[in-house]
Amino acid sequence: MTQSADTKDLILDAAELLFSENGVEGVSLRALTSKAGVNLASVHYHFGSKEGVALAAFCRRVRPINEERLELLDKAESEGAADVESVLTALYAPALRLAGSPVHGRRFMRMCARFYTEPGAYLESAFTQEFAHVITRFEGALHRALPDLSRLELRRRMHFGIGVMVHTLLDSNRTRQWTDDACDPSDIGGTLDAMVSFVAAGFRAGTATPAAGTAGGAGIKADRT
Amino acid sequence: MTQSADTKDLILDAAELLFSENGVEGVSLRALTSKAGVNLASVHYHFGSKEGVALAAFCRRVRPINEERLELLDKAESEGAADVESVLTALYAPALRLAGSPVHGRRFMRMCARFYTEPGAYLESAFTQEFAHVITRFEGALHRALPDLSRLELRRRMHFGIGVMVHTLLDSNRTRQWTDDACDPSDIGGTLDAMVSFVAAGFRAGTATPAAGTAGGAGIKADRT
DNA sequence: CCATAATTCAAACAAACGTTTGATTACGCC
DNA sequence: GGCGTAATCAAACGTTTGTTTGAATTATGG
Repeated sequence: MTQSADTKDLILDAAELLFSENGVEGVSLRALTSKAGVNLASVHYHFGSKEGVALAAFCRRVRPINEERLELLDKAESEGAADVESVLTALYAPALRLAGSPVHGRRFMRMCARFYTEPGAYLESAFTQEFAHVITRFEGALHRALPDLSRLELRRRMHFGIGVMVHTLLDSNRTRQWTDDACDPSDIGGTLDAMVSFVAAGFRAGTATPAAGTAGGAGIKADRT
Repeated sequence: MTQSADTKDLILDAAELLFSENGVEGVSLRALTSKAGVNLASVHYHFGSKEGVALAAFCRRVRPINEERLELLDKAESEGAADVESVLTALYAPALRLAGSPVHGRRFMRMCARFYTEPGAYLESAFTQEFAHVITRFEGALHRALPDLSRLELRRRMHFGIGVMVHTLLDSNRTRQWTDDACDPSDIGGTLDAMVSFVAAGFRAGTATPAAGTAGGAGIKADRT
C-alpha cells in the first residue's frame, strides 16, 4: 500500500507534466512511465487504461477547485447581492491560485485547459459531470448581478468569459512569442485583477448596470510592486 | 493536372472537416483518405507528409483572412484615428465571416482554433510566421486607440481578446452542452457585435478613454501632441 | 500514335501504440 | 515461518500508425 500510493502519485505527477505540454494524445504510456520512473504495466494495474490516468489526473484537482469556487460564491452572496466582480473572482481565483502553486499547479492548469480543447468523449463527459452544476450556479449569480441581460446574451458573455480564462490558463506561449515576451506569467494576482476587470467590463457593456465603482472586492489582494 | 487539383482539394476539404473535429493527431491518414475518397499514398505524393497536409490546409485560408484583416485596419485608420471597436472588428470580422461561409467555413475556423491549442513545433512556427506581423500591427493600432494603457496591460488585454476569439471559433460544444443550448451559432453578425462590444469594454476598463459610439468624434479626434 | 511524364493504386514496410500476460518480488497477518 | 494478497517487472500481444514501393493507369505533347 505504501509503495502503491507512491507509484500512483508518480504516475499522476508525470501525467500532469506531460499531458500539459503535449496533450493526452501526444504522450505515449512508455514516455509517461519512463518519466515517472515506474513500470509500463503499472498504469493499467492502477488506472485500468490510459483514459483512466487522464481522468484521475483531472479529477484529482478539479474537484477541490470547484468546491472552492462554490464556497467563494456562497460567501459573496451571503453578504448581500454579489456584483459581477465578486462572482468572476469566485470563478477565476481558485483556478489561478492553484496555477501559482509551487510545484505542479501550473502544469495542472495547462493540462486542464488542454483537456478542455481536446476531443475525446470521455473527457467531454468528465467535464460535463464536474462543471455542469458549477456553471448553472454561476449563471444564476450573474443573472442576478446583471438583470438587464437576456438569457441569450448572458450565456454568450459567459462563453466569452470562460474563453478568457481557458486561454489564460492554457498560457500558450504563442502570444508571448509574437510579442517578444513582456508579460510576467508568474504575476498571478495581477493577472487575476486584470481578468476580472476586463471581463466584468465586458459583461456590463451596453447595460444600465452601474459600473464597479471601485476596483476593490477581489478575493486575492494584488500587491502592486 | 486537372485531376491532381481535384485530388488535392478533396484531401484538403476532408482535412478541414476531420481535423476540426478530432484534431490533427486524432485523425489517421487512412481515415482522411477514406473520407476524401482518394488513395492513401496520394497524401504523400501531393503534400509530402501528414504535417504537409495540415500546413497546406492551414495556409490555404489563413492568408486571405490576415490580408483582409490588414486591409480593414488600414481602411479604418485612413479615415482618422481608429477606435477600439473598429480595430477589433477588423480583427474579428474576417474570421467570423469565413466561419459563416456556406460549406467549409465553419470547419476551417474550428480547425484553425484547434491548431492554435494543439502542440507540435511545425504548427507553432506556422502560426508565428503567419500571424506575427498581424499581431504587431494590431498592437500598434490598439496602443494608439488606448494611449492610457501600459504596454504590459495592453498585451495582457490583447491576450484576453484573442482568447475570446479562439474560444468562440473553437465553438466547443461543451459550453452549450452545459447550458442546454440556447445560443444560435449561425448568428454570425450577432456574435461579432457581441464579441466586439464585450472585448472593447474590457479594453477600456479602468481607463479614461471615452466609451464608443455615444460621442460622434471618433473620426475627427483632436490631434494629440 | 507513340513516348513520356504525371498521377493513381494495392500492397507492404518498420516503428510505435495501448494493452495483456505470467512470473517474480515485497508485504501484512495468523 | 509460511500463507495470501498486493505490487512490480520484462516480455510479448495484436493493431494501427505514417511512410514507402513499384507497377498500373491516365493525361500530355510532338
